[in-house]
Amino acid sequence: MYSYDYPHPAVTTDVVIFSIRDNQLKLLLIKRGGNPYQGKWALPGGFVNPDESLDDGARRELREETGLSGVFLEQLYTFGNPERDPRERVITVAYYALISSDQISLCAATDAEAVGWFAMDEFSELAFDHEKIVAMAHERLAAKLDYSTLAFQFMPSEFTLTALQSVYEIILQEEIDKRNFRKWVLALEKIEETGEQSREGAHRPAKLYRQIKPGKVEIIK
Amino acid sequence: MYSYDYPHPAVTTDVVIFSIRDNQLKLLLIKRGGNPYQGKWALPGGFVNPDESLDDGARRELREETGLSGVFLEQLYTFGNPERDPRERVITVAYYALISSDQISLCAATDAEAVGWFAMDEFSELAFDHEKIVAMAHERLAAKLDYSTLAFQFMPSEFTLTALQSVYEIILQEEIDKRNFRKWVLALEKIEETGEQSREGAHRPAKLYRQIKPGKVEIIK
DNA sequence: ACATGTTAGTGTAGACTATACACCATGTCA
DNA sequence: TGACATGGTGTATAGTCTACACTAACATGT
Repeated sequence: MYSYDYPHPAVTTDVVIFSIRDNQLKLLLIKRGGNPYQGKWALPGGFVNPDESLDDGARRELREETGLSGVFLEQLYTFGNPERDPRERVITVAYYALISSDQISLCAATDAEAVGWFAMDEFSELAFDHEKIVAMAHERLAAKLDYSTLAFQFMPSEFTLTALQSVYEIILQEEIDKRNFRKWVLALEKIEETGEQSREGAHRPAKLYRQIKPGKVEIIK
Repeated sequence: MYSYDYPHPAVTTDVVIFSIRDNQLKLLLIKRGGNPYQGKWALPGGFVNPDESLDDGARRELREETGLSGVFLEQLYTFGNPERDPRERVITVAYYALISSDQISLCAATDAEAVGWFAMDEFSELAFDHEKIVAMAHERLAAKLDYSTLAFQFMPSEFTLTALQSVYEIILQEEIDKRNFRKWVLALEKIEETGEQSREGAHRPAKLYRQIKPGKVEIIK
C-alpha cells in the first residue's frame, strides 16, 4: 500500500511498434485480456516502475512483447486526459519504435495468440485513446522521413536501393521516381555499397548497401 | 490521504514561457522559496490536478504566473528520470508558451519579487533538470520557425516587417537579408497589410501588417 | 527651406535544387 | 537464344534560394 498527501495519477508507457511486413506498414497490437476494453486490441504498454526512467520503461515494454532490444525508440507525446481510463487517472507517455526486417524474424511475439501485426487499415476501435496515439505516431514517422534517416531503421543490415525506396513509398503512400530517389539518397552520403549483390529471382542482381553509421538516425538537410 | 496498491509518481507540468523583450529572447523564471533547490531559479510549474488534462494544467500554471490566457501553448517533452527530484518520483510534462509583446504589458507577474524575465544567457544553474528542459524548448522553437508561422505568436496584433524580421534574427541568432526575408514572408500569404503605418521616429513610416488568421500557427512549405 | 540622419522599401542575376522523363543492362529460366 | 523481370543510369527544365545596393519618406536641427 502506497499513500500520498495528494492524489497521484498512474503513469504508463505505451509503445507503437512499427515494422514493414508484406509490403505494408504494420504495428504490433495486443488483445486485452481484462477489463476495461476486454477483447479489444491495444498498444503494448504498462506501468512505469519506480526506479526506472520513462525511456527504460518503454524499452522494457518493447522487450517484453518482442524480445528485442537495441531497436530505435523515441518518445512521441504524453496523453493525460482525465477520462482516458475509466478505472483511475492514467497518464501515458507514448513512444514509438521501429523494427527492421531482420529483427522481426527474431521477434518472439508473433506466435502468441493475443498478439498480432496489423496494417494501418486492418484494425478499428482500439482500446482507450490508442487510435489517437497511433495516428500521431504515423504522422511523426512520415514527417521524419523528410528530414532524417529514420527510414533506414526499417532496413536489414544490407539492403538494395529498391527495397529502401519501397519503404519510403509504403510510409508516405506515394510513388517516388526511381532515378530521383537514388540521386537523393546517395547524395546524403549515409549509405555505402557493400560490394555484394542480392541475386534473387530471374533478373539482374542488385547492389547491396549498408548504413555507414548503423543504428544512427541522422537529421538531414 | 490517497492510497494505491502500486507506487504512483507525482506528475507536474512545467512551462517554458518565452517572450521577446529588449530585443532578446527571454523566459520567465521563478525563485524557489522552499527546498529542494531553495533560492534557485526554476520554471513555473506544479502538480496536475486530478480532474484536469495536462494541457489544462499547463494552461493553469501559465495563468497563475502571468495572468494571461489565450496564449500559444504546446507540449514539449516529458521528463521522468527517477532522480530528477530528490523528494519523490516526479514526472514532469514540459510545455512551452509564447507571449506576444502586447500581452506582456498585461502580464502581472513582472513586479513580483521572486519572478523574473531572463535572457538565454542570463541565468545559470536552474533547479532540477530545468536547464535541459529550457535547452530543448529553445531548440524546438528555433526548429519550428523554419516550417511554421510560430514566430508570429511573438508579434502584437499589428506589426512591421522589420519587427517581424528581428524576431527571427533574435531566435535564430543569425542575420537575415531584408529583401529575401520580405519576399519569403509575403509569399507565405499568412499576413496582410492593415493599411495603417507605424510613424515612429525620425524616418520613413513603416507599413503595418497583421496575421490573416490571428492566433493560428500554420505549418508551411 | 534645406541638409542630415534614420529606417522603409524594392529587383535582378546566378547558383543551386527539384522534377519529369525512357532506355539499356544483367541476370534466370524455359 | 529469346522472353521476362528487375537493376541501373543522365539530361533538360522549372523552381527556389542567395547575394547584393540604392532610392523613398519621414523628423529634426539649422
